[in-house]
Amino acid sequence: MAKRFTPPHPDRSDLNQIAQERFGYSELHPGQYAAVQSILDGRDTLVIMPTGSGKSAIYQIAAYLLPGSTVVVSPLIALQRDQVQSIAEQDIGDAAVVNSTLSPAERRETLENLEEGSLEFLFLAPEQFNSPETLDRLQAAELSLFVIDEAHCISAWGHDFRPDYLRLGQVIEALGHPRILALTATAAPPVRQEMVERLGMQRASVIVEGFDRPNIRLAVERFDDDQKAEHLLHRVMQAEKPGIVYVATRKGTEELANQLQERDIQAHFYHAGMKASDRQQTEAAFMADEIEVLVATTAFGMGIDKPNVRFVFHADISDSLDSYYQEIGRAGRDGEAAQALLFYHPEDLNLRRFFSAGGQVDEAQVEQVVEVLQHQPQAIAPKELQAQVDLSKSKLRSALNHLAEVGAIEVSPTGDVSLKETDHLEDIGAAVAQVQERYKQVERSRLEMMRNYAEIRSCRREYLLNYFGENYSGPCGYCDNCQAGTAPVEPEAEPKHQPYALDSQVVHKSWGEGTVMRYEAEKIVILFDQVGYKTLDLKTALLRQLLRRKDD
DNA sequence: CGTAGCTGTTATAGAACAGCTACGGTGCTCTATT
Repeated sequence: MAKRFTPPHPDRSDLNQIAQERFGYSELHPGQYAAVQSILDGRDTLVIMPTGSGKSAIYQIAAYLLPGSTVVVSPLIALQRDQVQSIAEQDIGDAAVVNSTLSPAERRETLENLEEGSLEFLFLAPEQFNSPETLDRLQAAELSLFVIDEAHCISAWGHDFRPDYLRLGQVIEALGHPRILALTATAAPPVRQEMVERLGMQRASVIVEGFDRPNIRLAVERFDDDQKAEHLLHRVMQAEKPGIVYVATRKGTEELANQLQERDIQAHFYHAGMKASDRQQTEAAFMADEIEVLVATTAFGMGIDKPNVRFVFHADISDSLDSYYQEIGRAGRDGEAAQALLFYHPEDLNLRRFFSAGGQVDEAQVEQVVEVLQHQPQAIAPKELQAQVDLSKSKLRSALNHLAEVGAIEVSPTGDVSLKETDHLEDIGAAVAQVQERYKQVERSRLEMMRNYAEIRSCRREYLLNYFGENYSGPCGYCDNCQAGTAPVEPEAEPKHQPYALDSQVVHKSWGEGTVMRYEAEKIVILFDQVGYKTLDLKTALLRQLLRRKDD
């Protein structure tokens, strides 16, 4: 595509003009403007902005102004299609996808077009970089911008579900480090840090738009017996529709949808075990207001931007506040009142604990992998490796992830693995066990933060926003605790002296290094590298000299 | 960690129960058949 002449440093009115005339967008808001500007300044950029606030406009405008093509990593084939279609509706260059739905001929043609420079945008999933041929083609193309959409997938999925997300940094280096633009709607500070590190962002600029969604009413109902199901049904029937109910299991979604249908509610279930065509149909029906209540697992929601969702209920607790906020953020996009209600039964935490421990491998399994790798003359693809070990695909994946984490193996950008030169092979099993234990601890502590949210008596909005690094003090007056009067009317006095600065590094006697996340009343919350989030009583910590500043 | 579902026991007919096992969430891709 021929580039229009643009001044090397377009100012705000230049960019607005381009956005309006070229893209048909209304004026850019400050976050969008700052993000485009940051990319044009040559900085790797991480943007955290609510869905529906025009994240696509950022990469589209930047791509238009930069010479060369843009690669967009997107987690779902359905999202890739949507984005290509939305670009096709504007006149801003050709866009195409590369994924498993293409025939070899179509695939070759698309990559050739990119190489010749006739393609402005290429959309693909991270797994595509496993193909050496694809990577070669991309290396031959002139790429100026590398976009990671839904970038929170790096930390949410990279560790045990889609490990190719963890290798994107190497892919970017192999491509000569085009400018990086990572986009997501939700990311707490530690997740942001992980994205910056894993992607290898240079001179990273992090642009965060406000997290607060004041029209969403936050509330929790707690059940210590088996009354939960009945109350949930009752609440769903009463609630203004349409709405979403998140349920932990597939079977659970089907049961609840049936019960609602028996009560004359237009309800339907949604989960990843359904046929693709049924999933599409159900989603379309919900979007078209033909379904009043969608009962879904976490499979539902990414890329969904439906304005009039009036409630998001959680029949079971989420695995983290990151997931929870992502999910309730699908309510009230139109700015009208909406409810986020969590049905909290402490025993539900167990299922989440089980999931977050996922993919555990024992020392013998790790040693088996190392053994096979020792006899390989050169780097080997995980698929070939699997034929030689007695491990399931997911176990092998975990083993390789952990081995990479402890630095025992070398992983190429296309995912081939080889053993690094090392003289203490016999300790690897134990080292992996340690990494695994650490990861489990951190995941557990994220769940603990979720549990705290469910159990606090103070302002829930304050707790949630603080978790995401926003400086907000309640009462918000609009959550269940504020309205019930259990939250103090005056903002809870933060301790007068904060002996350790927010965001600074500290060292704990037994938990090692960590970052000070916040102060609440007489307590200090620290995110430890090894064991995750911990809340300490400040007086005790000082009295027993449990903490010291890292630099002291 | 908890639950659903199966098997076997008991004891001679049908049912009740203990004990064991498998399963529980997110998606890409590739391959072998229709």
